[in-house]
Amino acid sequence: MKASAALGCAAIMPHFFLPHPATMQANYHPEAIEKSVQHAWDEQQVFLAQDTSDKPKYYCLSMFPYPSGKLHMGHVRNYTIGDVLSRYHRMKGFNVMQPMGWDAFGLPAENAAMAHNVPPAEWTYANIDYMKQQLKLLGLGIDWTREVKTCTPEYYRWEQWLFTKLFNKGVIYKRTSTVNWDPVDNTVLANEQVIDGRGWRSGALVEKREIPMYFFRITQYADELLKDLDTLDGWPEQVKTMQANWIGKSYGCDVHFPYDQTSIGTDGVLKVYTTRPDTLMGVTYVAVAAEHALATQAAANNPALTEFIAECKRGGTAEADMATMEKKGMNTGLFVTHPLNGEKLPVWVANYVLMGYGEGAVMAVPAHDERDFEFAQKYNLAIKQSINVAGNAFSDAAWQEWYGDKAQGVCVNSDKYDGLNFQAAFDAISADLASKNLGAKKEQFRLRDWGISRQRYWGCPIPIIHCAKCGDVAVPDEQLPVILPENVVPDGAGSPLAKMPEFFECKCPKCGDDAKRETDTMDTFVESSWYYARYASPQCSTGMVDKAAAQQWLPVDQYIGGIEHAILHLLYARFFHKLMRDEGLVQGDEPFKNLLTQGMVIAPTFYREAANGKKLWLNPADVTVSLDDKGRATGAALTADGLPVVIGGTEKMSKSKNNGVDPQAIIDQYGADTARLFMMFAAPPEQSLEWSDSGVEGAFRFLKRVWKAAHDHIEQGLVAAYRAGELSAAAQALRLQLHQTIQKIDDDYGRRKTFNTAIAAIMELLNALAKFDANTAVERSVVQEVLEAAVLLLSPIAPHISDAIWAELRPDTRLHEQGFPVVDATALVQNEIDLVIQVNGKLRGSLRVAKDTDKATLETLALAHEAVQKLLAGVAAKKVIVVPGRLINVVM
RNA sequence: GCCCGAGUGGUGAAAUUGGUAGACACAACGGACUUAAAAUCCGUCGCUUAGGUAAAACUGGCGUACCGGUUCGAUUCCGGUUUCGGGCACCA
Repeated sequence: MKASAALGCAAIMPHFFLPHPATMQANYHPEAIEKSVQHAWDEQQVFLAQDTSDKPKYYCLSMFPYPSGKLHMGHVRNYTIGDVLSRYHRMKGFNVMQPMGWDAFGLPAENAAMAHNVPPAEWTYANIDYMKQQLKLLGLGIDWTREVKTCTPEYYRWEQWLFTKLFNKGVIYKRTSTVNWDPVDNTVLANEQVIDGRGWRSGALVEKREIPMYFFRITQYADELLKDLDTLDGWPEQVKTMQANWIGKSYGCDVHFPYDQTSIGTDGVLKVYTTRPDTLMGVTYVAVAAEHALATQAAANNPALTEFIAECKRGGTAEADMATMEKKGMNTGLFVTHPLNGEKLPVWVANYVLMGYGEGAVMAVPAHDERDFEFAQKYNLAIKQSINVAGNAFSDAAWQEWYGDKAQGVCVNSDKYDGLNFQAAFDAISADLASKNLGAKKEQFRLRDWGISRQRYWGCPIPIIHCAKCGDVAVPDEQLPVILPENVVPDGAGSPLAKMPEFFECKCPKCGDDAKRETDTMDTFVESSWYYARYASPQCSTGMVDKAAAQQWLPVDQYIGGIEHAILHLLYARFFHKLMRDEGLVQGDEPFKNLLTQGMVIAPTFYREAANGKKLWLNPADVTVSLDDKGRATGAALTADGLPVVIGGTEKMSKSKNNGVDPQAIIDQYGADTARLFMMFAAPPEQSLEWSDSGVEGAFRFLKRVWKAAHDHIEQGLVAAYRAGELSAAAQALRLQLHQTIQKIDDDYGRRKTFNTAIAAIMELLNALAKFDANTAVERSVVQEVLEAAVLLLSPIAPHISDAIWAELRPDTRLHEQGFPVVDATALVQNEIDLVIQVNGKLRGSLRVAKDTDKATLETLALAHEAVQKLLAGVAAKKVIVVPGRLINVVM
């Protein structure tokens, strides 16, 4: 009573005594609020991350954007999620670092350069300026002093430095690899630039070509990359599964097939790797890649085979294309011999065997491999059963599931191995191969070494000098960085750097003779593999990272980015962390403690086909879609000319498909808080989301309601928030809901990371507040308590409006200095609860009982319930199941 | 083709550990306020060729992509199918 009396006193103070500087605006004006709040944040440097602090650190990182031109909704989603988590942790007492930067090298800059005749550097820096201003409008709590741009020499010099260290160590090596070659433009094409087997600009049929490239020996770390997945408790299972499958550790056997002297004419063995050595006795042929030495030899006097090999070399290198194309082959006329029984086996050239994978040759067991089965049927090759599953009859007429089953199968038609199961046959056959020196057990990975050479201009130069005498020499530290000239416009026909003597002419660092600088640049995945570490000390001029700063900030506590990066980027970054660890630069084995994979924001795509077959992608904003009465699209037309366009798939927003939606219009019309709130309310973060702006209005309406609720309260005069005292039932119920909401939202932000449900709970709380009539001083203090908490709960998502309302509710304090609301346990106490009554699992009624009612009483009450009696109709219940706190199910 | 996900009202979604399907919103419809409109506020809102009623209320039945299984009870677990999305190593 004492407290409420004091509050009552405050409440009846005349309005002009209150320490309230100005009357609160009656209406919500986001543009003015957001501008002034952002200005205050900047002035007070609220989001500067402290390198030294008593508080625990929280490093919250969102995947940095490629500066494509404008933000799209995927960015808004990604960065709002990061900002919500950052602000929540700040309120929870953490020293938060939320940095931002630019993944600034890449192919789109070269395309834009060619289209607009402007150097990639100029285009990129202009995009960065524009997008940075857009990010600032969103009100993200970013420490901009740590901004990093990967295309600056200050950044990429350290990448070059690490390259030279790893090259000298042997972790980077050179060999040839297959690329897409455009024979008209005389240039290497990215997979994305190969459309239906043709070059995107020239329209020429693409060919495979072997060129020298530098590789990171990531396979040396394969085992560790696989094993350490088990330590990543904060990663989604889905991502860990994908990475494990990608690394693809297999237990198998190398098998050597000795050459048949008569047909091949020389000594030698054909090497293959198999995970099914138990089927070795069922091998009926071997298949080699078009580039394999045996294929070349056989083609020498065989024009048909020469033509077939040329055909195999046509088309791109993408695995999806290889896997879905029609399987074709041709006999070489050459033979190898079976390593165990000496049988002659024909050697075929097949388009599905790739030179770059393993040995460029495979053994074929048509009876027990579906792909081999189809191939053998097509070319009338022998199908020899060597495995049987009891109770089944083998027939070479059609493939059956069990043919490939290694769990139940045992060897048949396999001489001395007959009757052995998979493991026994595996062991016996590999032992016999080893004793003949024709093979051995081997663990192998699906993961291949990472080729990083790109024959492109807008990337980090590879710091290698080619000397006729000394070979490949790493550029010495004192000559780093190798600076990329920035005033170049590429023409799409080969690498510009290779045409610039002023760039490539140099002296050998070892012998001083004239030498040639490498003109390839690095894969842009290299830059994005270590930026997270650079943020700890972004201006460090003495090394890749300042070791103390890296130790202070790493690992990243929360990483947030699109699910499309689940494999490549995240695997390369994990690999780089281990490389840097082994150089003594960072500690720990993994860079990202917790990972949140954001679902794609997808949108429909529209295009028109030009006469030459090229697709011109049209932005959804410029297209009008006609719908039937069930809301299905029946057609689409360009709004400008009314002529039809083709409807493509619904895909992730991207520059290349021109289906990105710029958030600017929403920010301009409703403000950043509405844009953020709407994006977070639309779906949980991990779910993919088809973009639609219906509902933006509703998000804005909610913020207006919050503003009005605060305004109406403040108009009546401020009071201190409720502490203790007697309450009406309605006020008690409101406080119960408030503290349940605090508890729920704490869990939603902290553990579940579902912001849509947090918003729904705040909406419900405000709906309850709207229905609550505050008549007494104590009741008004409860309203003050609810409003203060609601604004704090909302602030990670809609920080500007929250900041502004807070300043009205608590005039002498600032919202960004407040902690997260604390649950009052006494408000949560309930004496009675509602239980559901089911009969046979179907809802039939409910029961309000004292909280601690025992099980036997509950059973009796349930059986006595009117609806239950009616259904039982005098028959005794078979069973009664009581789920404490939830329900009672009567089984009859 | 292979690997990983997802599918719930007209729409976005919720149901957190197997326990009340559709919270919270959007759209739509009806009403209040207004000279009018906007804004705001209130109400209705899964399907039903089942019963019930003048109309409602109400009482059933069905319903979480599809087929099957486990369970007292399945949106949730298991097997299969299907559609959509992500990745497949040079888009980032």
